[in-house]
Amino acid sequence: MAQKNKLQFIILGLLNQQPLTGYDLTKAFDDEIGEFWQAQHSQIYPQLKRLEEQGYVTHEITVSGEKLEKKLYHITATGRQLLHEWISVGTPDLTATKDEFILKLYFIQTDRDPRLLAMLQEQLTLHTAKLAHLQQRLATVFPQAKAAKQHYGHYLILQHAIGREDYYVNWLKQTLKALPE
Amino acid sequence: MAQKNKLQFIILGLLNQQPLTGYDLTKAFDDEIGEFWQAQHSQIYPQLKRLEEQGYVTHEITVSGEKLEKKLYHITATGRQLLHEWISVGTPDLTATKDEFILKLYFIQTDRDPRLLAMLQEQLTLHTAKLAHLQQRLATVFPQAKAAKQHYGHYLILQHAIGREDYYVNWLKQTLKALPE
DNA sequence: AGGCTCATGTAAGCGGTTACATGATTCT
DNA sequence: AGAATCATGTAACCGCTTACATGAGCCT
Repeated sequence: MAQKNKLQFIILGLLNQQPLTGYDLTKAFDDEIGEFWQAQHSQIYPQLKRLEEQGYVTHEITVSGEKLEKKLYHITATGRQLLHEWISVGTPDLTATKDEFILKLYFIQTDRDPRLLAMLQEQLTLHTAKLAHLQQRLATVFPQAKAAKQHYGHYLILQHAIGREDYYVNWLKQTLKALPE
Repeated sequence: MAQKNKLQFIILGLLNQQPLTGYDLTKAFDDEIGEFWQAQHSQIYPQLKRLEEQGYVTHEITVSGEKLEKKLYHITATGRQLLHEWISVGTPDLTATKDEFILKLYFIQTDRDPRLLAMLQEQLTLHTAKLAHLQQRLATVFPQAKAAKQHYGHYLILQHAIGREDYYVNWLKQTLKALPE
């Protein structure tokens, strides 16, 4: 069902590692976590406010330079508890992957459709690039296999994403090969 | 970016096969197409209205029984053109798969986390069931391989989804096996 | 001085879900 | 007669994106 506000848990999860400002959180969504979840600052700041009202986070004000005030957010004990519960409860809803290319494919009637070749080739290019990007990420984030032990979940999902893209690329190649002449 | 109203194209795609009522379309999202896209009637009826205002569909009223009026929608020539264009233009945005389980995994620090085993096992159960369901679908929708030629896209995406789930299941099994003791 | 980054907010709009609301037809 | 299904709509709300808005600090 619905989207049930996963953003709040991501914020708690990030604050659980270290105190951060709204700006820091926004950057985290551009870099690291942006690989599999997106959020803009216009969504993050109000969410932080709500989390604070509910007692899951607090903030302290730090001043940079002359008068620039930064709100450094900390997770509270109840926040930590909420995060732990979210991870612990079951995750029974498999989110349907809303892949626009797959959607378009559904409306292709025959293997002789003149659009099919270009569509498959475009996706092959895109997914090949994505695969390379993910492999690059794995190499930079976990340069030696040992490091994976400290951020095991992150390692697992990167490795999972690589496997997924690898399958996608192979499926595209195979489908292209099976096309008539 | 964004969601750019894919629903309108799905409706056009379905109406391109045969005239349907809003109710029929709603059912299509419960059955067949529901495998990879969802929509409720509260979204479909207003969308049909908009599509008609824009000239992409028309409707004729048919009466069932004494006085129950059904609006049977037909795609127009310009609607067919819009659909064709949507399929023909590129699909360069790879939608990030927002898998809640994967998200939770990100916050697992070590391979000794006591929650990891149950989480992986739950997903294995769910994805094994999904895989079986998809294989069942393929067998019922395309009982003989010949039929695939008439609905090639549908055949391809079912077969693709099966491969994807198969990978997911294997990844889970492998990850479970690699867990300490 | 100018431009980029840091830093925090609000507003409008869209796509989607859930709930509210009504009535006819068909099947048991 | 009652229940399930057929059939069509509206309203409220939520999550998210895009755009609007403001100002400080840092680097060249």
